[in-house]
Amino acid sequence: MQMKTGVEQSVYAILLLNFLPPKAVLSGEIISKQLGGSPTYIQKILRKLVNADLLISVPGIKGGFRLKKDPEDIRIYDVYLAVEGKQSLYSSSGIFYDMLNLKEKDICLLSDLMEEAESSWQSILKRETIASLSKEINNNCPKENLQMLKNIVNEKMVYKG
Amino acid sequence: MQMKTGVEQSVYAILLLNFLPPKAVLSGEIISKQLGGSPTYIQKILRKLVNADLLISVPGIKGGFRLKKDPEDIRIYDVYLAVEGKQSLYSSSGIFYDMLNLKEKDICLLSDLMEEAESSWQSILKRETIASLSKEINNNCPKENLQMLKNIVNEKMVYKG
DNA sequence: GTACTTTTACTCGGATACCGTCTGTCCGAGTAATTATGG
DNA sequence: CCATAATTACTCGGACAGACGGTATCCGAGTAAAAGTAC
Repeated sequence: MQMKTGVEQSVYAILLLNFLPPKAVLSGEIISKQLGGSPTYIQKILRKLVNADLLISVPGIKGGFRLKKDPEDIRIYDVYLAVEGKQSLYSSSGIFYDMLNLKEKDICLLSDLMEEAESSWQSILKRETIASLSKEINNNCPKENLQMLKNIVNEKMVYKG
Repeated sequence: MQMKTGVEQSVYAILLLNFLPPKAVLSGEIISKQLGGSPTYIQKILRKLVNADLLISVPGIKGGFRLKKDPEDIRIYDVYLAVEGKQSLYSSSGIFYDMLNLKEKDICLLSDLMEEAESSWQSILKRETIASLSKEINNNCPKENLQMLKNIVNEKMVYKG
């Protein structure tokens, strides 16, 4: 039971795209180069984010990706959901019913508990957004390193039209 | 990212063993028959619970398993831990450091958040125990079905010595 | 009847096979800006 | 100079290979109660 690395990659990819000025995009290749993972796989992850309406993709030459929403409106939970899907952490296999020969699925002892736990877990991930994480970066990272990354983004981005 | 079915099996196996009178044991085969899973695999799960000090195992003829602790002292989280291990749900692959060229692992943006979320998740699983779940069963299940299960346990259990 | 041996029914833990999922790669298709070409 | 065609550099999404972990099976070893055996 471990979170996919794709979630981590997604969050940082989005944080990277958050550096872009309006209307500019960054190609998947550049993004993957900055993240450091395998390029083709990160492209796949980016497409998931597009399908989840978190990113906009621009095809064709000078194409690439940019945020679709304001960073305040992108919750970390949304990113998780886009990559992991909406299935819950725990899914009962019905042992309880079988063991007690219950006909109706009235109560599921563990399911209720697990759902409460997962809900509690989600609430933390819903609280934080790309904007809040970005702010945290600005406050806690050496300005130098941060500026260096921003410079790369500004150098590699392209405007459409 | 899904919880192992072994966790569910473990919880219900323990709830089953909670019906036993003191000093009595139930063999792995009987337990697996009640749970309905594959016998050999459930034996493996039971051994994990023994290693985690949740169960006591008695080898030899008339051997089997019984609880090692009071049901009040077995938290659902303990069961989870015994089966899933103590690794956290999220583990950073260090993208953040690489991206910003940080030397020291001062802050990990996502790790802190994910740890908080997991901690919140765990607190729910730590709150509930085998005793509390058992109580809930007694309150919410048809007495008939419950008694039928208890009868099977009483029939199949063996005393040592 | 007592001491000893064998049988029996369990647990223990390692080795291994199977299978689904996550990771990673590849390719053809679609798209749009740029460049080349022809008049 | 303008219109059209070819090139280029992207994304899109499906197909597929590889790695890994959870599930499942099997086996020999250890253990202890019960049954059998010898005296």
